[in-house]
Amino acid sequence: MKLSYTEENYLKAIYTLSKHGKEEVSTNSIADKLHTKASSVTDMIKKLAEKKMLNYEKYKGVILTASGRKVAINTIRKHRLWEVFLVEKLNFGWDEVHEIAEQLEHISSQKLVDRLDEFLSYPKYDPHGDPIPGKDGKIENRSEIIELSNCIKKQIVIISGVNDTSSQFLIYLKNLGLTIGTELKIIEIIDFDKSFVIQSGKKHITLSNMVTRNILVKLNT
Amino acid sequence: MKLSYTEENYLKAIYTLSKHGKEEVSTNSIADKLHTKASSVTDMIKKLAEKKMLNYEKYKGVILTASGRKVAINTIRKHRLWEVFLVEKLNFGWDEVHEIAEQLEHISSQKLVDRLDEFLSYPKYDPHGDPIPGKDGKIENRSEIIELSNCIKKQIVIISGVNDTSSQFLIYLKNLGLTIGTELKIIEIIDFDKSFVIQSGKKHITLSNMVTRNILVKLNT
DNA sequence: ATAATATTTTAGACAAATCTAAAATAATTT
DNA sequence: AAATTATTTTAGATTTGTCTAAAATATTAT
Repeated sequence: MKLSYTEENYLKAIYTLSKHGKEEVSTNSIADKLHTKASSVTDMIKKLAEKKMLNYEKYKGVILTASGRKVAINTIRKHRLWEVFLVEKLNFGWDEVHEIAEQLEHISSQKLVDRLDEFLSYPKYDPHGDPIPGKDGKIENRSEIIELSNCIKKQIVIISGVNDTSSQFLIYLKNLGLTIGTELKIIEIIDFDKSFVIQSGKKHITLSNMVTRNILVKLNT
Repeated sequence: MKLSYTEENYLKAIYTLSKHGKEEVSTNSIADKLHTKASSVTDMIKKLAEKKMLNYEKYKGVILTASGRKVAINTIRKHRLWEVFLVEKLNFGWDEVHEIAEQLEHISSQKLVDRLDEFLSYPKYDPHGDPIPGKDGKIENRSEIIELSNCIKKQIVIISGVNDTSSQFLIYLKNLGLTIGTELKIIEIIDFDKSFVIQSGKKHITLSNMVTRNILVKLNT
């Protein structure tokens, strides 16, 4: 079923308000989120209920159907993939991409999304650290802690752990001045070998992919 | 002035119908182009006239103002840049990109367009061989004959001439089996040195940038 | 449990973009 | 130049998404 730009925005808003589309959402909260009026929301809700995108009972709020959730997740997927594109390929700051992605997320072409995903090497997180839903609609539970290798250019993170606990590895890190609690900024990711150039304090350090896969970080939000 | 998706489409249609926005365009021709009705066109025309995008005299057709031309050209610029992106970066066929570009051309962000242009290395032609207007709005007169070096991946062209007429160069071409009338397909463009891998018959041939700048081709449309 | 307050829905209106059918104007033919 | 034909405009209706103001329902406080 083809939905309008506006309908997609409503579904996305309801999805995020219901913290994974499973609980009921009030009319007013949707109105606030979308900067519109409750009466407008009621009208739109009725339309979306007719299209079987959500279940609606008067005065009781709404809850997404499986179809509604699918549309919402796909819209979020597109939004986040485009954000990665803007930051990684067009060198936008992660603070500038939201508005543009709000527009790009409504471009309708499944093939375009798939090709974009491939072009970006199937990123798992957007520039804000939010997980990108897969083609199958599965969305990772946002875990606070992720591997440095899953981060992208320009993110600022704090080292929170390691996968490899061998002293060899830990001494290596210590010699670089990298310990738990250290704040890092990802300056560059070399396509060729997935090595990272990170900034810690004033120093720039290059880390191989083997190293970044063994450093756990939390996003600085 | 911010215009709607639809208004932009009208201006673009009028621009192309008037073969560079200088001559008058009839209501019916616009209706045909946009697959809509003449009465709808009249309504929209009045609106665009109020916004000073075109001059309108009842029963006499319309002609774009400078502002109207600017909007039209910018929309075309965006359309063609996105087409290059889709073909060059996402490996779409040049026959699949039009519909998607019709949507992408309405994304409004000057910065996005400029960055995209840069990311694509300021292409001069879209995958169909149409010239891409510059940031300044200047658009090249479509010349049938262009240099091979200005072509992009996947284009199929016919050799139509050379810039360097030295026998040294011509013998080199002849030994490769490349003569006037030969049909080529551009298989790959090496970013590093702008050399081309082209296909002629069953053979793949690599041509340096110096060579491609001296081969003139016409697009196979 | 009733009153006061907050939330949600309805009713009616509006702007954008479209349509059909009819009227007005222009162009062409004889 | 009058009649026929083609084009363009107007008038009025429709759909989408929005709004305000008033009515209906739900929640909270006393």
